[in-house]
Amino acid sequence: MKNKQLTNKKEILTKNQEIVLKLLEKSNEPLKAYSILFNLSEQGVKAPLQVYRALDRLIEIGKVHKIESKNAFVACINSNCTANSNAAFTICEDCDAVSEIHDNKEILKNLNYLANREKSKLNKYNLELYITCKNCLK
Amino acid sequence: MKNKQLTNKKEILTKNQEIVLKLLEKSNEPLKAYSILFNLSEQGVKAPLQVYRALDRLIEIGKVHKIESKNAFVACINSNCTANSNAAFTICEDCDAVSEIHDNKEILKNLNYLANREKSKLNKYNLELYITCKNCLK
DNA sequence: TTACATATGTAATATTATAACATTTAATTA
DNA sequence: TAATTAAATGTTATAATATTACATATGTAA
Repeated sequence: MKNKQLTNKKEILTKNQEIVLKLLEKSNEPLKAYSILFNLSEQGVKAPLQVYRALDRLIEIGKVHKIESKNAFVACINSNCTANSNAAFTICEDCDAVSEIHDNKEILKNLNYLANREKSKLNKYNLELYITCKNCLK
Repeated sequence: MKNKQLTNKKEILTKNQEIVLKLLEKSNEPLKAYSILFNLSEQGVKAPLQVYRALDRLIEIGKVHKIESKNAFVACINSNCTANSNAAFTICEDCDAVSEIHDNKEILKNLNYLANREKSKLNKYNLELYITCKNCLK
């Protein structure tokens, strides 16, 4: 019972959560909160809080990540991302393109090792790789 | 000649840079920009810009790191940190303690591998490990 | 000295995010 | 079903973080 409710909580999105997520999913770049706000003003999203509340929830359930160094948000591309999940991104310093790294088992192993070495427990991580991307290297 | 100047630029700090760095060095936790501002008001630092400009420069030369997820700043503990250097931290989710990871050759190797795999070049990285620390685990 | 780059000071303002509280909607259960 | 509670929403105001723009000063090189 408790479990069922929890599952629902994760899967059933409210109206605001739904439209914020849809917008992020169709965007090909990270969006800032106020840019989301302006984009969605015609759909009834009128105040920052509506956006921030939706984002908080979406991040909590693992559907969205925040790119901390940019104060911007992206939809998670990893369908099996778990709640409060780990996030790893590359960010091109030239063209600003951001992509999520999905094959990060090796990273996780290393980071767990680092945490364990200090006798602490790794809960989650945020990794931002500033790169020059393939296209910009040419 | 060019080199010498560059070296000087890295080593000779201006008054504001100096006092901001001193403050960060004696703090045992990351400080926020406005907290630095209030702390230094008696030393003639009166406007946010003075703090932000000093921080920018200190970050540029590798003396300070920004904890992106906290909008807070710490002095680099790694004496041989190079300009625009890589940063890796653990952040305890219970007690907020932050420490810099310094032995991160292994991480760097992995991250370089990830970047190279996409045919892109790694310039720097920001890694924030959210942990429960040794003390808080008890 | 003149010219130039770098650093500073200051005021104003832009951007990002949250607090507080009233209202509505949804879920639970008596 | 109606009553009760929890969760989500709407709205206003404001806090916290960061930058623009411009005037002035200081240091460095020609």
